[in-house]
Amino acid sequence: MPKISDEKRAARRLQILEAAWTCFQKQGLHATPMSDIIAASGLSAGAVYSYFPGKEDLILAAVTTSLDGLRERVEPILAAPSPPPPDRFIEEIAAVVACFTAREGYDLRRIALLGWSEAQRNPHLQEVMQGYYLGFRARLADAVIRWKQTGEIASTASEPDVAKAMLAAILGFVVQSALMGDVAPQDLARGLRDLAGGDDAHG
Amino acid sequence: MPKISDEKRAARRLQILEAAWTCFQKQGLHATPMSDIIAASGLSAGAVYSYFPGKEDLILAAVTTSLDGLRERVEPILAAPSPPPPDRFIEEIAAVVACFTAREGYDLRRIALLGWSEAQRNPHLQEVMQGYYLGFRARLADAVIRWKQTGEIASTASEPDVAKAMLAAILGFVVQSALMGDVAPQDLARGLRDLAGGDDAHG
Amino acid sequence: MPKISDEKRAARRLQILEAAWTCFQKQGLHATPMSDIIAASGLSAGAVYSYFPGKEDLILAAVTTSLDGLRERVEPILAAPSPPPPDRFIEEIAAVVACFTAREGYDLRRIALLGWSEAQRNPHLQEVMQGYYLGFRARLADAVIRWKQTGEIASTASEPDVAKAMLAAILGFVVQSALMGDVAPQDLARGLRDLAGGDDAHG
Amino acid sequence: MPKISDEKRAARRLQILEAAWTCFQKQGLHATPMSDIIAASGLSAGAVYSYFPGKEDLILAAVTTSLDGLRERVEPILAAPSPPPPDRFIEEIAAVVACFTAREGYDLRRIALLGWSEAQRNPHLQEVMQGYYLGFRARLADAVIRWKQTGEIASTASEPDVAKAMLAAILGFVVQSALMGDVAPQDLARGLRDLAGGDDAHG
DNA sequence: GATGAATGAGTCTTCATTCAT
DNA sequence: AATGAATGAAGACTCATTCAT
Repeated sequence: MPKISDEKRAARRLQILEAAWTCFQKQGLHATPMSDIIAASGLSAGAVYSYFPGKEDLILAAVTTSLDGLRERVEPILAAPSPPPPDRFIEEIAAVVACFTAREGYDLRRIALLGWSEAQRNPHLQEVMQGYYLGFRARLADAVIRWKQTGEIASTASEPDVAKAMLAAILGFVVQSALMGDVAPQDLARGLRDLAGGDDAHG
Repeated sequence: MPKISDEKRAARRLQILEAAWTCFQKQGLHATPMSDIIAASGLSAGAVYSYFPGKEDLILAAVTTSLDGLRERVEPILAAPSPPPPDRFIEEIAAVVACFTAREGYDLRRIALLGWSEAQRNPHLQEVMQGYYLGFRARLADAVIRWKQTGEIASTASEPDVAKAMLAAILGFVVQSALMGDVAPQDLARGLRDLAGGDDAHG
Repeated sequence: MPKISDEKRAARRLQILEAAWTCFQKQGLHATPMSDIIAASGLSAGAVYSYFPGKEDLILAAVTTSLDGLRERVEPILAAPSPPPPDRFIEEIAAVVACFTAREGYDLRRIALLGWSEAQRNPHLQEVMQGYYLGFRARLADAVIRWKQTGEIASTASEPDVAKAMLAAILGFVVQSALMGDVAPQDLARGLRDLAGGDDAHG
Repeated sequence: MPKISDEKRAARRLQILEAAWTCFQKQGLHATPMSDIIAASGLSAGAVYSYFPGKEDLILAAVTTSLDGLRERVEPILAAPSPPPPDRFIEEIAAVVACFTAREGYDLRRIALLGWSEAQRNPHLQEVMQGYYLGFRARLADAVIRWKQTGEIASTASEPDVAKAMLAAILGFVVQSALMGDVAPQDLARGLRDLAGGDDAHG
């Protein structure tokens, strides 16, 4: 087998990553033995280790790749020139997060929860995650600016704080839907709208 | 007939639990060896095993005890006859969560993150957690009812949805402050208030 | 099993060391799997690892302990106030080295050969060995001084060089007897005597 | 019908052997992975395995080839019709051994040490080595006969024993210079001469 | 003929748990 | 009741070798 093509390599990598996602989700990051991932990948131990130097690397890759996948999906929403009102906006993001479950055995929300735990013992992952969420908040803050311009949000509002609140709502949605399974994106949007609206807020 | 009094037993149990919290927080649940917890507790292996039949039990106890501790602290806020407006209310809860960090080496938010991960592979813990958060949401829904009565929230609002949104905000605060460390309870409250407020909402 | 006594600990250590010696001798240092040593020791893997942190440490201990054992045995010969003539002296040392084989499954000479190989990839062992042989040569040089005084050796002789030659003879005896098995201490002594003696050297 | 000429094959073989020597010397025989040798050789795994059926064979070849190389170099000295006096003779042999180091990354003395260790677990290698050193001793005994004839050595001397002593000195020189690095061929010759010489031996 | 990716048995090591003292 | 040494199954990872391309 002389020099495998780059696509083939990438495909194999993904094959392993998918096996890892499935296993990690069911058993957790450190409670999953490599042998399970190896078996699920359909490859040999040696092959898996030739793509990922060790378990820690595989964990890191599994989490960061998920993060990247999400970013890719959320990007179009964040980049929209004229974003929908805040509650719709958050609903759309929540919907994308929830849809990421599609692939059998892979639920982004569950991976996210695992990743947050792992970030507490892996400084590198923590750094990556902080960068990721910082970037996310910056994009949200951009949206806030546009809402200010359209009067959707008070011009006196603090962009960073609104971004933090929005991110909180999204992350909280992830936790709640992963753990309870009874929260729809619409529920979140509706609740958020009603939460701050007084008696006649949306008469 | 135990030579050791019940108080002594309870103190020992807490001693072990505290050692576990400290270790778990630094290294994660499954990446922490029992030997570390045993060493940190200052007791012998046998002693630890006489209080907790196995590691899984210790994990379960560490997480659920945290949950109980939090419930105890949040209860007074939830039970207040006339709750402050929603944003203040959430701020107060967030503040309690954040304060729980006080004890050296113990941060409720970090334990929470670990617990969520664990709930995905431990059906019993998942059940406990679902019950816990379901209860929490019910208490939040109660507050919504009271706000409806005072006109603080539209009478058409869906109580369960608002409760979900509030819980999302709180859990998202937990994630964000554990991971990023740059979110204050006030930031969340302010952001939440501004998020739903139109141009002249709080003129 | 509360706190084992120091003697017991030392005995266990020796038990493992003896198992290691036997295995190493038969199969070499790195070609011997730990499982063989563990089995030969009659203990469990965990027990062995509680006495020696890793294979490298066990190798180091096996070699250096041998060295120490030899030193102990050779010491009386080196320390003799009036040493026998050089050839007798070397013969006595060689005899001690050869006798060290006594214990079943343990041959100092073979361990020595293994140790020399290992010293080439283990800087720490190399250092230890250099110190050991440097000390040995110093003791031999002391003997040379005494022989000079008794006229057994020319007063113009270089002590360090004679010590080097003596050590060479001894080490070469080790190699040859370990590899060929057909060299007796007396052979060495006789050969050495005759080697430098001219036609009428010992008429 | 091989596309590759015999010279090319021989060159390849040597290329692999040199890579092996370099690696073995640095890391030892069994602690060196084939992958290191393959990488150092600049060839592919398959190519290396087409020249040597397995690691054991490569080890065997690396050691015996060294032995052959040495024999070739020592031969002229042993074959000299009128050998120099014993101490000079040994010095010359030691010098040849020491010079063999010349090639970067290849030191005969270190390879010898490794080979001796290996001979203890590889009966075939042991046989080869015994044959080699037996032959060496026979050649040395020849020299003794000639010295007897010139009166350089007592006629009563035992040829085999003197040969053993000479080989011991040479092998001991190998050990000492490989391990300590502070022994010159001249030191050995001088020490050996003085060792057996009484008060007025070299007046 | 050559390549180097893949294999998988074999290694070292850990660690939850037990139980003799 | 408490101790902590011992257990050994399970885990992560390596590496000599093969063989599809």
